[in-house]
Amino acid sequence: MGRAPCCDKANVKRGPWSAEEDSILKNYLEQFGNGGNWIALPKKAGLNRCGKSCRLRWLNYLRPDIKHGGFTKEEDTIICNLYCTMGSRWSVIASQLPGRTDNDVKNYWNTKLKKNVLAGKLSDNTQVSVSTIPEEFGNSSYYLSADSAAGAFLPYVSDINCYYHQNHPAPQGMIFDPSANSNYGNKMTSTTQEAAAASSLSISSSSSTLENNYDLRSANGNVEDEGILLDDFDFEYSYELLNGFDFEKASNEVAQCLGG
DNA sequence: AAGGAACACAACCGCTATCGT
DNA sequence: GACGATAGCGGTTGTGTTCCT
Repeated sequence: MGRAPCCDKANVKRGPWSAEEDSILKNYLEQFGNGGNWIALPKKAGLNRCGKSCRLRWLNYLRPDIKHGGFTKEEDTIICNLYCTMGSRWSVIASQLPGRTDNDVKNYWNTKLKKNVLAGKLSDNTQVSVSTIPEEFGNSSYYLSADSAAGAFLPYVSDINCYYHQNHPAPQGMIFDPSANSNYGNKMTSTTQEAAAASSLSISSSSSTLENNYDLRSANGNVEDEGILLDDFDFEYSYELLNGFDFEKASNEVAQCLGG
């Protein structure tokens, strides 16, 4: 037996919210809060809407601290950086942008920012180049390399993927394996055995001269995360590795790189 | 001016995580 | 620990608006 639906979809209103519905929901939430139960809220508030829909409407539109539209260059930079760092973790990215929602950031990326990036233009004064992955890596994905003398932060992007340039200091708790035979960070290593072990990867001792580094690649050369094989260079940090990541520092770094 | 294409953003869907029992 | 209910998340779709021919 499947899970019971959160509401009777046939009997609740769907589609765009009216000003009246917005007003009812806003007034109710400002007066009573959601009571820890969105599912029960519409009935209490007198709305013929699904609880999920109410929650989304409040979080993405009605909340008083929401900013709409008009993303700044600083925000662009942060989004690009974090997206390159962790992929489409929209809620995490949005949490670094006061007043922005995950939905906002996601829409903004998908409709504007992504196109700018792929067109080789991150901002008015920052050019990026798009090239194919070096043949040695054997796929047709793309990477972006910021053409910056500062070279402080070089995101690798294959639509949703990212690698740090090996010459760039990796996020806290991460280093690059200098034995990597490329200019690009094709190996991400952890400074702690625990972190590597926690990622459930096939761990082999690093051939680098650095101690306590563990290659996060599996035996077949593919990068894996949490035991899930990721195609080609698809890569995500494990949660354990992300825990030590300093978002603010990284944002500042990419801002520096982009000439900000 | 009309119609189609492109764009922007709101909303929905389905899945996983989390929490309480 | 198992199970069900709910919250939260990310991908996708729907719809209104603007732009272009």
